[in-house]
This record gives sequence, C-alpha cells and structure tokens, in this order.
Amino acid sequence: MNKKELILRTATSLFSENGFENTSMNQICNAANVSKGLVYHHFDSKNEILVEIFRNTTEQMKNISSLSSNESPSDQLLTIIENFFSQLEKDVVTLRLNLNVMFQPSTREFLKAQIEERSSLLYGSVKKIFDQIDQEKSNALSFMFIAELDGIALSFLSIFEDYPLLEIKDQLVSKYQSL
Amino acid sequence: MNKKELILRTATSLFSENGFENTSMNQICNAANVSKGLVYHHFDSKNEILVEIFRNTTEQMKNISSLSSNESPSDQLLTIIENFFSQLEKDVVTLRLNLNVMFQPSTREFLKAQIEERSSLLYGSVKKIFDQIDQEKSNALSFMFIAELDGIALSFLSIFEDYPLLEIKDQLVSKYQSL
Amino acid sequence: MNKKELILRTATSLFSENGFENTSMNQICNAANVSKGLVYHHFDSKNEILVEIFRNTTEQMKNISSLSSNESPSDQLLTIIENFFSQLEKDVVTLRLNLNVMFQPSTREFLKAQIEERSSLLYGSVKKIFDQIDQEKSNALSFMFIAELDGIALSFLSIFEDYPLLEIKDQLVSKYQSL
Amino acid sequence: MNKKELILRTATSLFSENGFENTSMNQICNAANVSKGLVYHHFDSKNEILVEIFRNTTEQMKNISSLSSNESPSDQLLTIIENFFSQLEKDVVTLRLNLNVMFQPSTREFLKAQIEERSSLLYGSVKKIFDQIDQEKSNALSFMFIAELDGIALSFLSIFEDYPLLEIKDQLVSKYQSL
DNA sequence: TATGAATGAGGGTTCATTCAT
DNA sequence: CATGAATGAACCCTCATTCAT
Repeated sequence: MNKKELILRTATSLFSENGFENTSMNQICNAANVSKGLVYHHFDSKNEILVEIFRNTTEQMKNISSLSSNESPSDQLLTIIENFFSQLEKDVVTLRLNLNVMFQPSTREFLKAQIEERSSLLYGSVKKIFDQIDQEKSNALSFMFIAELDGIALSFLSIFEDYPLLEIKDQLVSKYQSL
Repeated sequence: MNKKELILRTATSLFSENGFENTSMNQICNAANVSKGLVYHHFDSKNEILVEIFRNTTEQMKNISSLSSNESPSDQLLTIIENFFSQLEKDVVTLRLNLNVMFQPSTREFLKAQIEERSSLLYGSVKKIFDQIDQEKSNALSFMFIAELDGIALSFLSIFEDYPLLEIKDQLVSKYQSL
Repeated sequence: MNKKELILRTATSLFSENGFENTSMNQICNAANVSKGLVYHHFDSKNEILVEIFRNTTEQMKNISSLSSNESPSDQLLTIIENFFSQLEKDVVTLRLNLNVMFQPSTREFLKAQIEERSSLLYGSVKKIFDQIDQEKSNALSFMFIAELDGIALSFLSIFEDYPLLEIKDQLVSKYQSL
Repeated sequence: MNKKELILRTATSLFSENGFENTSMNQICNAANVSKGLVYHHFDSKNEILVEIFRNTTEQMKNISSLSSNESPSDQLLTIIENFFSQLEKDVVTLRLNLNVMFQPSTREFLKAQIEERSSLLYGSVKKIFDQIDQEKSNALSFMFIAELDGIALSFLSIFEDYPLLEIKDQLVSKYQSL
C-alpha cells in the first residue's frame, strides 16, 4: 500500500476534524501508524501536506468544471447546482477543511495562490454563463450566484443535521431554471 | 483607559489578524503593554477572553435586531440588508474573527452555545418576516436569505478590495423590495 | 540565587566541555536544575545564550586591556604576556569554548561582530606598543606577536598535561624583554 | 569518477564549510548526487567518513615530512616554513576542517589517535632539527616553533583577506635563517 | 554497486498557566 | 490592580542509520 497516499488521507481527515493548527504531526503519525521520519521523508513540512491536499482537490475541481457543454445557460447553471449539492452531501470532510483553512490567516497565507486560482476558476466559468443571460449585470449576477452557493455551504456546515438541504436546493433550482 | 477593556480590544484585533490559535498570550501582553499576571487577573484563560469578546458582539447584535418595527415585511428585510452591509464595511475585523472562530473546530466547540444563540436569534427574526410573506415556504426562504448574506460576507472577505459590494447590494435590494 | 546567572554558568561549562553544537538545551536545563521554559524566559534562543557568554567575556577583556600604562614598550608586552599565561592556567574552560566557537562555522557566523571586535581590540593595543619599537615593521610584528600567543594557546589546549608552559613563557619573556 | 572518492571530496568541502556537526548525511548525498544507501555501502558511519578524510591528509603529511635531507638545520626549518605557507594558500578548506574538528570535543574524541600521531610526527621532525642547534633548549624551541606556525594558521583563517601573509613569512624566514 | 522508503530518538522552541511578591 | 519568574507538556522538525529491493 502507498504510504504517502495513506498519510495524505489520514491528514485530510484529521485536519478536517480538528482543524489544521490543532492537528499535530504526532497525531497524524499515530493515526496513520507511520513514523515521523517517514512523513518528513515524503513531505517537506506540515504546511506542505496541506498544500498537497489542496492541490489534489483543486485538480479534481478542474477536471469537473472543464466538462464544457452545449447546454443552455440555465441548464449549465443547474448542472453546477447539481454538482454542488451532491458534493455537499458526499464530502463534508473536504468542505469543512476548506473553510477552516480559508479563514485561518496563517494557512490562508501560504495557500493564497491556490485559493485565488480556485476563485477565478469558478468565477470564470460562472461568468461565461451569465454573460449569455445578461451581459450588463453578469458580473454582479455571477458574484451573487457564487455567494448563494458559498452561503448555503456555510450554513449547512454550521447547522448540519437539521439543514433543509433539499428545500433549499429546490428553491435555487426553481430560481435559476426560469432564466 | 480601563485595562480590561484594553486587553479585550488588543486581543480582538490580534485574534482577527492572526487567528485565535496563532495568537499567544505573550503577544497580547506585549501589544497591550500589560503583564501576564494582569491578563490572568481579569480573565480565567485565553479561551475566556474569546468568550467575552464573543459575548459583547452578541450583545450588540441583540440590541440592533431587537428594534422591532411596524414596517412592512419587505421594508424590514431591507433594514436588515442595510444593517448588514454597513456592518460589513465598518467592522471587517469582527467579521473575520467570527468566521475564523466558527470554522476552527476547537474554538467552535467552546463557543457552541453562543454560536447557536446567534443563529437562532437571526433565524427567528428573519423567519418572522417571511412568515408574513409566504407561510409555507418561509423556512426555506429564511435559510436562503441568511445563506445569501453569509455567502456575501464570505466572498467579500475572500476577495475584499475588488468586491463589487454596491452592485451586489443593489441586486439584493431590488430582489427583496419587490416582495 | 540568580537563576539567569546560574544558567549562564552552567551553559558555559557544558559548551566548553561538549562543544556548543553538542550541548542540548535539555542538558543545560538538567544540569542547572531549571525548566526549559525558564531558560527561554531569560534567553531568546540557544544562540543568544552563547552570545551573552561571549559578551561578558569580551567585557572582561576590555576592562583588563584598558589599563593604560606609562611603562616602557617591552614592559607593556611583558604585562600582556603575564596576563595571557595566567589566564591560560586559570580559565581553560573559557579558552576551550572560545576556540570551539571560533572554528565552528555556524557559531562563528552569529558571533562575527564580537569576534571582530575582540580581534581589533587586541590588535589595536599591541600595535600601539610595537609602533614605539619599530614604526615600519610594527604591523607584521604585531601579527607575529599575536600569532605566537594564539599558537601557544592552541598547542597548550591540544597537549595540555605535558605542555612545557613555563619554559615557553621564559622563551617568550626573554625574547621580548630585550627589545 | 570513483563514487567513493566523490563522496569523500564532497564531504570534505561540506565539512569544511559548515562544520562536521552541521553537515548532514542528506546534504552530502544531495551534493554528491548519490543515494544514502551508497554512502553507507562505502562508509560505516558519518564519523568514518571524517576518519578517512583525516587518514588521507595524515598520509600526505607523512609523505611530505619524510623527505629527509642533508641540509643544514636552518635550511631544513626554512623548508618546513616554505611548505607550510604554500599549504596555507593552497588548501584553506583542509585547514579549516582540521581546526574545526580539533576544537570540537566530539570529533576530537574519535580522532584522538590520529591527532596525536600528527602532533608527534611534526614534533619529532622539528625536535630533531633543533637538537642540532641547541640541545638544551630544543624542547621549548620546538614547541615555540610549532606554536608560531599554528598561531599564524589560526590568525590567517580568522582574518583571511587582509592577513599580511607575505610580511609574516619574511619575518619568520629572517628569524630562522640566522640560526 | 546502487536506491530510497522507513525508523525513532532527540533537537530547539512555544505556550497557556501558576504563583510569590 | 499589577508584575514577571517559573513550569512542563507539546510542537515541528532533523538526523544517523537500517534494510528490502
């Protein structure tokens, strides 16, 4: 079995559960049943582990979002919404880690480049869609659309069990399919 | 000036800037030009400082939101929106600290009670308004409304300088004033 | 009892015995019967301890060398020689530490300023004497004189028990008193 | 090129530059572009690398010093002086390494035998010369002569660029050729 | 010869907290 | 109300060395 991958997975779940700063290298080693030396053999630093986790996630996002389509604008939006909600249910771990890391000044700092890459990636593809709908307002509309998704993710993560995910999704779908 | 207040203010700005976990008691003492003993005279622990900061902010929020009104539902929403955006511009420090603290599992843990109080406070007042608009969907509409605000705050904090705050606000206003 | 002084003394003897790099903070703490935290309360880093030790020694050297005199040049040289040999016998610990630290690139690096200060201090006072003896050759003579002392210290430290310190001293004295 | 030789050379220059304790096996491997396994295939330990470097240097010294001659005592001294100064200019790396290693208690310990061998080698050949000059004082004279050379090396390494090597050499030459 | 994954003890440093004054 | 010496556990990281391939 690939130890490096194991470390990465273990770290991801620990970072997500305890937060990056509150996860020690020792915890990772113990959880992965691996020596400290090995972790540092594969990764330059604790930061670097997070960077690699982030890099991988970004890569996945790219692959998903690159599926260009010939659908109508509103259908494209619906696809994004669909992906977003299924992601939300499937991978709370990654979501929680992302938010933790983005609002922790120290981690945000050294992930800056990647965070910005992701932002512009998402913004770019959304903007392209809204350009077809309303050239003039497309900027604000794009930001609004993204803010809605972000806000839902944020609320969902905060309340979690009781969050009416389905109702909210219907709300969004009905709003954007009529465009 | 009151030393306790001074410590509180200093801690707030440091927590916001570096994150709670990355701010040491030493830093607070140095920045406030105060001895360690004094800080522990006023506060039981580092956690307790954060708790008190949070308590104060919550208190302010209560005062603001308690301004009950006889306005129409949409006007009430507009008032909330108005408050929200002015708060956004005025007090980025507090906003950043809130988000940092909410997505850090360790801090989230011991602020749980207060976080939930705030949530239900906000949800309660918003729900009351949407009940007047659409009894049936009011739950989803409330969550959606809150998600929009949260999402805007989040995006704003991420992008910051270039965020089209005014356009977004107009977008929101025009959406909710027509209800 | 002054704990800071205790730490300093303990560190000096350990550094001298094991070398700076091979003395751990743990060893210092144990030997001084003091907690790690206290050491870092008084000193910013392990390096800083060495810097302070060096600073103190430099200060002592200054006090000794500043005793200006109205003696003849050769008598002044004899005084220096006298001081040097008594120092050699009295404080092997400091001597060994100095040499260790000066020929360890890492330590030499951060003590650079002080090492240079000492060098020029010694050179300055020796040069002043040789200027009175032979203006033209005073530079080379000074360097030669210093080299002799350094070389003796070095050899003495290497061989130690069997080193004919007295004979060597006589040799030097008879050489320089005839000037 | 012979990999073992390559490792030896790389280690020599790294040890000289950073000091023995501050050079890691990893650095050596990277600098020599060689795997860890290979280094440990050729050398039992890090210490053993240093031992072998030292052994080689000692061997060279032996070869040089064994050139017995029928010259006059003072001419023999001049030859030694000549060799010493040319060595000084040619191979600062080795000189620096030697001094580093000799004043680091840990390394000194396991090189003890070789260091003593060198000392007695040098002392022996110098003593033999001074015996011809002044039987009675030859011991002190020998130590003095060696101390002068050591001291010059030491000063030279400390000051380096600005050291008046030539003047000093002249000084020495004129002193010993008149014997 | 040659590689590099894997170990684990130990390195320097930070930090919230306590307590005598 | 105010100081700062003192603690000790925990932190991230380095390192010489081993071993299967």
